[in-house]
Amino acid sequence: MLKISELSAKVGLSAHTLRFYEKNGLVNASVRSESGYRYYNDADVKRVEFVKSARNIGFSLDDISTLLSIRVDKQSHSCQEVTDITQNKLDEVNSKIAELQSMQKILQILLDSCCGGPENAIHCSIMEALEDHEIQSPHEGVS
Amino acid sequence: MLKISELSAKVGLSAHTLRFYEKNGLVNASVRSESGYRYYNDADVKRVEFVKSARNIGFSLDDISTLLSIRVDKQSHSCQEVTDITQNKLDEVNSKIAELQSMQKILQILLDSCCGGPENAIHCSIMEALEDHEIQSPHEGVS
DNA sequence: GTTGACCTTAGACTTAACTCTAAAGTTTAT
DNA sequence: ATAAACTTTAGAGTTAAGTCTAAGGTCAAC
Repeated sequence: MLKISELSAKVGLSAHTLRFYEKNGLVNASVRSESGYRYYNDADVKRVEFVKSARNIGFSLDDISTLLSIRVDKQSHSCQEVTDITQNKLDEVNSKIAELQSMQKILQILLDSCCGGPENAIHCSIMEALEDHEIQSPHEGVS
Repeated sequence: MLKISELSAKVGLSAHTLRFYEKNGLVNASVRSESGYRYYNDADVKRVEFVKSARNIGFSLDDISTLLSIRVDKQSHSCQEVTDITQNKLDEVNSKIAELQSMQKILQILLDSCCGGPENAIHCSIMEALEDHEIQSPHEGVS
């Protein structure tokens, strides 16, 4: 059984974060000492590691809550529920990538167009591009 | 001279946002009526449009403050100052893209590995991947 | 038997860029 | 002259995922 700082060292999440996860219903210590200290058993550690893996992929804590509830009763849940969550996350990631790529493209064009030297900025083509109405908002409706 | 709601309609930013920008030193109405109403002249409108263009590319309000201060005295600033800001933004965008692409890759692998059907999740390969320690955190030190 | 390291809680703070509210004053249209 | 529509301000709320603090209790070592 691990105390919170031991678990923290083992999984690489701060004790604060572990308590925060508990407050949000993700992981709790299955044992408390008389004085209230948290003690984590092997199953608790596995659960924390599951949360950490899911965080590393980019799942939100909300997603992870759902994944955890599937995890504790896999019998009653389908693969489709799991792929739905995963697909939604992938869609979100893809649209963020698209948005960033459109910024990337414009930034690169701006950089290519400007001398970038010690000349004063009176004829700076980046400033000109920002002043003229050349720049449209990338896909506003995507969230 | 435009009132705030007219400017709002013209540039597509809410009156709230325009006041917020003013509070943060980005744009203010160069004229106030006796009763305190904001009135924006052509130069103000241009400035707001500049801010909007810069926002659309993804510059932070902090970056935009700097760009605006260059804009009002281009004589005293160099193209290099402008390209530095732009290059920093591009670097940031590129590293976010890289991070998202590494998530994307893993999510795609997970989706490809799972049947996604109505079967129960006892042998779900996505759940298994999250339970085993297959998933590493993407570049933690990149910010 | 006391120092120092650890643990507890509730709750405030952080970031960025808004977004909204309340309470009051102003302008416009009829 | 009055109702509707607009404006003002200060300040609170939003989001996500922590991060930190204060004030106190506990445990291990010497």
